[in-house]
Amino acid sequence: MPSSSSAPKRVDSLSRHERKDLTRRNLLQAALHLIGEGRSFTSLGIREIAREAGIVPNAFYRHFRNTDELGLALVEEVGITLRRLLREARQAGISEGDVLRRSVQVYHAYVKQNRLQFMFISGERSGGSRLLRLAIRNDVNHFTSEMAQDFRQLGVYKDLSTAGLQMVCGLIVNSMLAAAIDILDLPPDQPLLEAEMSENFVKQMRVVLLGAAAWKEEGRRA
Amino acid sequence: MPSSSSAPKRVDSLSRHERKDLTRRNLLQAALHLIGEGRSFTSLGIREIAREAGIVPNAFYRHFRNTDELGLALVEEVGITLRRLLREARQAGISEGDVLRRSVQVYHAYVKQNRLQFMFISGERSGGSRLLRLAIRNDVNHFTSEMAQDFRQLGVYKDLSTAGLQMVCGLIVNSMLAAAIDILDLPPDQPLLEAEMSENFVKQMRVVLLGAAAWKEEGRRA
DNA sequence: TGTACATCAGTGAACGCGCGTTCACTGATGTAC
DNA sequence: TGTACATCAGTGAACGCGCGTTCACTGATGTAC
Repeated sequence: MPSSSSAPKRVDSLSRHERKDLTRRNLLQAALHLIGEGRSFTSLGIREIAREAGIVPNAFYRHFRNTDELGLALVEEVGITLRRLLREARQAGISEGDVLRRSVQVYHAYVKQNRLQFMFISGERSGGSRLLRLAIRNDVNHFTSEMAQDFRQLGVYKDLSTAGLQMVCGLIVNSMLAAAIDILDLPPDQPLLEAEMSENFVKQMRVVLLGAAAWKEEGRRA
Repeated sequence: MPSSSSAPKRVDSLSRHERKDLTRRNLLQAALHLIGEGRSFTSLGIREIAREAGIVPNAFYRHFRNTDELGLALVEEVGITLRRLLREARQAGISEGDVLRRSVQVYHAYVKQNRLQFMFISGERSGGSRLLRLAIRNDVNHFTSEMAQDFRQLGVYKDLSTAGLQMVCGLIVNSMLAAAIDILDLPPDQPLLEAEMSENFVKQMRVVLLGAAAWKEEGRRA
């Protein structure tokens, strides 16, 4: 029920550009949806994705040259998601109490909330096309660097060099991605297993952070 | 030049069983070879593998019901490789000096030496079929447990509980696999980059081990 | 040891199917006058 | 504002191709007597 004459977006009175963009987003969504059904992105075909998006196969070419190009668009989306994650973690971090545990909770929730995107990067980070692999690695590296900057700004681990912080954050990010795979492969609605996994992850992060604190001495020795 | 009448294996006077086994090994090799050419295992087809192995497509069925079954056979091979790795690392560990650095060197050499197997597990650990993924995770878990046992027998980290050791080893194994991906994606014959990567990995492991040592106090606190 | 038969790894041909890609098209939306 | 033309997202049909799988087969190897 369109109430005013200002034409809210709900009606299909969209411009050609807007319509095209909508279809494009449908294609991206379709690919993610198929990934959610257990398919690996690498094995998806143009016809399959187009079918899922509700368009005729060759219309795919109006948006992407091939599936790899669509994959790169997905990677870009993931990049945005990761940046948002850091922002949220930062906000969660400013309050008092057990910062680490709270950060892990934020992360855990984030993975579940963006399930398909994480399934996508988990699968393609070391899987299919080299192009995608490198693009994902790039995103992950950016994420690592931003995390290192955050650490720096928080003023923790003041004795670590920038390279040292980067190294430690690399360790953390690797563990985060490994944890994501575990979370994603868990049968749904198993809160006990999930909590156990989370707890284990917290412990691992604790070990890393303790190690980073102890590292100072190593740094001096070198 | 067969010297004695004891018929050395080189001639093609093999039993039917031996011949079949040889073809089977050829199929496994063929799959690995295709992986080495940048293909992901998930995307390999029966015809493709059979062609590479030099047999007619349908002869594939004499050995495996489908590609997943062949994949499981590959996972089994990988399991053996990993067990051998631990044995070698153990032997390298008994001598004096920087045990960690030496272990990393052994690992690094091992990854390069068993390149295709590591490419296979890297790609499928979080990629394609759920069946394979779980089989690989199983192998990796075994590896982690064995490593924890080794730590126990070495008498290091005496204050850690079994679960704690397992947790720390999980962290280590995750990092090892992440490092393997990096090593494998490196352009060949870049010794400088390779050494840098190795060095970074050593540092990360140092952080973990320092953290594990510091963890004792945490354990008491809990 | 010799013979007759069973086994079975690998062959060759055929099938139906979904794939990626091309082509000429349609008709609604956008633009220029 | 109205008209005439251009643009272009999506259509429908067609193509050649490699795929997985089936079938009846061949002929060397293995086995029983």
